[in-house]
Amino acid sequence: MYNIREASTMTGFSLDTLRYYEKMGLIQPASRGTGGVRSYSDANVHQILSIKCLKQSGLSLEDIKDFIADGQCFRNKEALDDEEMKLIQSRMSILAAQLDRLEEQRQALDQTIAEARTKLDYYEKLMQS
Amino acid sequence: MYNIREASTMTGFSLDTLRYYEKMGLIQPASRGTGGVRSYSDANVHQILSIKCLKQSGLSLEDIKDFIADGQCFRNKEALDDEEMKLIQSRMSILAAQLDRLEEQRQALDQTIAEARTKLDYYEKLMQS
DNA sequence: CCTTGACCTGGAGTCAGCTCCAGCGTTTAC
DNA sequence: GTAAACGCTGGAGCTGACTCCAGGTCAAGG
Repeated sequence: MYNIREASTMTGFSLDTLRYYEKMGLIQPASRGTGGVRSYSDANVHQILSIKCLKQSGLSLEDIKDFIADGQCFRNKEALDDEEMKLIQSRMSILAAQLDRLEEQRQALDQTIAEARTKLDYYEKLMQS
Repeated sequence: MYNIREASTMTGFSLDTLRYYEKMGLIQPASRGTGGVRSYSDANVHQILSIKCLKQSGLSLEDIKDFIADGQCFRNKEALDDEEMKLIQSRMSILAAQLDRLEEQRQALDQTIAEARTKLDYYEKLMQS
């Protein structure tokens, strides 16, 4: 278990940002000690790192919230009832939409990287001559 | 030549956004008519579309400004003087830094896309059974 | 001429995502 | 038992990127 300062140095987010993400519903520290002191588990830290990756790929906090919602709610079940079916379908359409956007973004990113390389090459040649 | 409304529909940016980008120094419409009416050339529209691509790959307006600075300032020259050398070197280091960030971002993005696919597959299997 | 519609400007407002701060509660060290 | 160090909370403040608006200019149509 880690305190917020340790979690901060392990993940690279500031104390304030960790608290802010919690308020926004992205993280739930494993527990609270006396005086309400936050305590982060390894799983917590892992999740925060995964949030960092999602952020770095350009998702908004809302998108991240949608993205990480779930994961283990439906395991170990023989059958699903109607409610669960609907829930899963709505999650699937959200995920599918996100995936589309991410793939578009990747195309743009590839193009941008290629252009940056071209520019750099151009400058390099310019300097050599 | 296109007016701002045409430029807007051609590029997908709002009128206000186009004017805002101009104020931020990203675009210079080819000319102004009577009453200061903006007039965009094909080259302008092309550049705006390229800005759109840069935006979509996650660059800030400042980064975009750095990215598109230049391009034709040093063509057709036999030799470069000291000033120009320094300018090019500073541009190269900015571009190189951006390239690094972009490549990191692409790693994150690939990972995110892979995770999204995994999640979708998982849900799909869940629904089939 | 006068109205209508498209454009202009400067400035205010909005939203996301932090960041900072005052004031308060523990715990720890002297 | 008290001061320093750390954490907590609620709320204010800030930046980037728009978005909206009031008030003005100009061109064309009736």
